[in-house]
Amino acid sequence: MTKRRFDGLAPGEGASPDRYDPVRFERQNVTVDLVIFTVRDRTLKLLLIERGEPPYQGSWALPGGFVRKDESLEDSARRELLEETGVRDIYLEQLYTFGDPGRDPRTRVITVAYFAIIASDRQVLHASADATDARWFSVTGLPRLAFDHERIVDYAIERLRNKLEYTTVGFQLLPEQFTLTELQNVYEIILGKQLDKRNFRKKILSLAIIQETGETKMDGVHRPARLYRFSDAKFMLLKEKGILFPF
Amino acid sequence: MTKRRFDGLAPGEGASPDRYDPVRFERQNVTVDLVIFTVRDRTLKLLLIERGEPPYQGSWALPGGFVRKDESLEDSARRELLEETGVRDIYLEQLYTFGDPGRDPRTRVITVAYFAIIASDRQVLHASADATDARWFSVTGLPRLAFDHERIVDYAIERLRNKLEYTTVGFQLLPEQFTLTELQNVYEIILGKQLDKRNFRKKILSLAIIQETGETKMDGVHRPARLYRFSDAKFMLLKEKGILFPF
DNA sequence: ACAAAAGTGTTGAGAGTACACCCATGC
DNA sequence: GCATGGGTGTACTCTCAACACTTTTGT
Repeated sequence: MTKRRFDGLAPGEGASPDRYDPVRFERQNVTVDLVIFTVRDRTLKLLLIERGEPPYQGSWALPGGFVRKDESLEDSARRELLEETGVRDIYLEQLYTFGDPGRDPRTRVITVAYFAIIASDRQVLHASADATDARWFSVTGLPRLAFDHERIVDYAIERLRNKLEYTTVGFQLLPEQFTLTELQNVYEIILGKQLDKRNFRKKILSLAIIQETGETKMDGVHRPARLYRFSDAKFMLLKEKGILFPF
Repeated sequence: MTKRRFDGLAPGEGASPDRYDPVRFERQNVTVDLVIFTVRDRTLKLLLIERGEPPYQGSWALPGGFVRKDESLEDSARRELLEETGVRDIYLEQLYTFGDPGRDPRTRVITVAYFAIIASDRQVLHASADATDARWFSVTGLPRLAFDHERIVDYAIERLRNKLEYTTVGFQLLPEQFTLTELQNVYEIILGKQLDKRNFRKKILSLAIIQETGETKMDGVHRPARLYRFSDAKFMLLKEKGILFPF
């Protein structure tokens, strides 16, 4: 039976930080990786960057980077997000932590994955601010990804789909004002199936989470659509009645 | 605009592991912490250990320990579980990663929290195999906990409650053979409310996930109860119809 | 007047909820 | 025979699911 130990520190660390056993308790490389979603051209897209160096040189990978010494994990993710996209104050959520030895061929790297959502009107992606290329890819047409990033992406998409059903994450993909058809499109795109217009509207309106703005959206040639916005918070859990499970 | 970087490595690390910038990219202390649940005496309990050293000396804390160099996060959690409880092959799931600087007063420690479930007939806790004391506490009567462990526990309980509704995690708390009343008790204990016996049985049986063993459990004095076991896997997601949301 | 998207109600089916009594056993 | 937990069915309500036509606008 091994001796029980829980310090939150390597042995001896509390007293003198340099005396930890470098073999068994070597500190770890910790990164954050981001799966950044948006909707454009009626498809769900996510942001990838092209790797400039080996390994996986020339492959596409999730944006991310090292967790710095004195920032929280979420701060770290928000910093990376800002660096990659120039966007702040958007929905961000921790996804899962991937730490298999061997997921990076060079050395052991533990990565805390986050997923983020950028509203369709805020994709101000400064096309390639430096050497590496950054692009939006449709989730249905992703290239081969570096490391275990495919697994991370799969997990993120699954989580997004699930959360659509009992939260208002879906709304994060839309501008502040939106039409019910636009909202329905977001749901259809992410769930990958058609929804009934009447049932969808009935359900959303029954939840009393949006309100009319009084304005309409003239797309030019057709009947103008009413614009709505959220009643309360930007993100909420829908207790009690789920949201769109049945669809 | 900061230069974009995603190596999965500290700068220079690939070529020569010692040249990374120790200030911005210092490697991190990474631990796993475990919230280990069981049900006994008609209450939901979890395992805590008493800390022998500062900080929080004498306080209770979640079992856990350092992630070793060449083990995966889950392996790390399973190893700790085995060391603390002597139990293997039980349900274990990654919960969330907590990494606020300052959550450990000594130095920065990132912890990947897991939650585990031990069936009520397997609590072979070798009472204190070493100096530190380990005990089961009812979740309604927890002592003050070390570090941010209260937050971790709260999160674990919330997750357990949620998962009860759309998975068969609840079944993990029971022995291989169990009565419907025992199953219902598990649900009532975790959800913290009474359930209707007829409705509960109707629902569970309609899911066709358990089968009669043909045996009965004689508790001595009353009518013997039929024993059941799972039909298929030990753990499953209940797609389509949720499971017990309505209760 | 016509093309195209916006907007609107009803009905049937199925699941959830509430509710009360008889059964089998040990003492 | 009695105390105790095991075991069973029905009726009401409400949400989900399917389904088609009218309205408003620009051209």
